[in-house]
Amino acid sequence: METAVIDVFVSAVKLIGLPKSVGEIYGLLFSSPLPLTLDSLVRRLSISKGSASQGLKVLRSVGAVRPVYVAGDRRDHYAAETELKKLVAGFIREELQPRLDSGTERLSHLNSLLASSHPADSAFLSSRISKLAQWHARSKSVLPLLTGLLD
Amino acid sequence: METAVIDVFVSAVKLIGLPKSVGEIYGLLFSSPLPLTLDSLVRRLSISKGSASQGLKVLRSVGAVRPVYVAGDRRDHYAAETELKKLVAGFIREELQPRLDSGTERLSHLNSLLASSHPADSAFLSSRISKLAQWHARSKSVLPLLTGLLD
DNA sequence: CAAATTGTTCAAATTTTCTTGAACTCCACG
DNA sequence: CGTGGAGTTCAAGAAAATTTGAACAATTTG
Repeated sequence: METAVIDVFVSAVKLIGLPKSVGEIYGLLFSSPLPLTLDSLVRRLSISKGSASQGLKVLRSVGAVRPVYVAGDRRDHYAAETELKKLVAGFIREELQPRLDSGTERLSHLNSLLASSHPADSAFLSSRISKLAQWHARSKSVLPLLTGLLD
Repeated sequence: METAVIDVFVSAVKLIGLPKSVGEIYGLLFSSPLPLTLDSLVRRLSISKGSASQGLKVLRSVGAVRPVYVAGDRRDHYAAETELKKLVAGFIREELQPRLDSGTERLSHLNSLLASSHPADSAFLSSRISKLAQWHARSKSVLPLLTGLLD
């Protein structure tokens, strides 16, 4: 059962370009009624402490996982965040937006290169760069709308 | 210049989980005023014929590339499709929808496993599977809306 | 129809990405 | 302070994905 759920998340995270271990960790937390510590993840998934640590880091950064305080235990306990809207928003914020932002710089770099290109292709290239800029602007405005469509 | 444009597309396709060569091919076609043949791609990008063939296959399947007839030449010529809406729609249709569809089967499999699970965890697992089903339904309805937001 | 040209396929090689594990940092506790 | 537990980091190894290239199929041409 648990394994089948984990499998679902492994496929899902691979789809969005994150490592398998991230899917395993999230899948196990999602299947677990109680918050789990790093070392239960290590034991129950048979992954290394390093993987678990790095996987949790990613999951924390996108807000897919929430630290839970447990009295009398020094270790961090984690629970899966299950609000789809939060997950998507976090993924967009941490993984997608940064790329769009670096795209802005790239576009201005392209425009500067345009100045020093053969006049022959210049008109065509210029039109293609406008097209790129248009795509970029559209993406920037649409991405944030996405979270609104959920939940 | 061309190289810089190609670079943009290489990053973009890697983001959506397609191989670099697909980005190179699309980037070159996008930068080219004339449609290109498979062997010009091979020569200009220094990639193998196999890569070019497979890359074009993917690009054709998502509709990112359009065959162009050229009189007196037996070879296929390809031009980049530059309508963002078409590209996104094609990607969703070919790469994303199939996954959501297989998700439907997976969910019913999970429900069948639920029957044979320990009654103790049953209530919790059942709620989590409902959550998954809810996500699934939401995704199915939202994905197609996406293309509407573009163009 | 034989030869040449175009494109595809797929196993092996390469490259890229992920995982591991050992060394390290940081605290809490005695 | 010094010891031990918890978590992080990162270089090296393992695994996965991509690319290559050679064999093949299909089609056109002389």
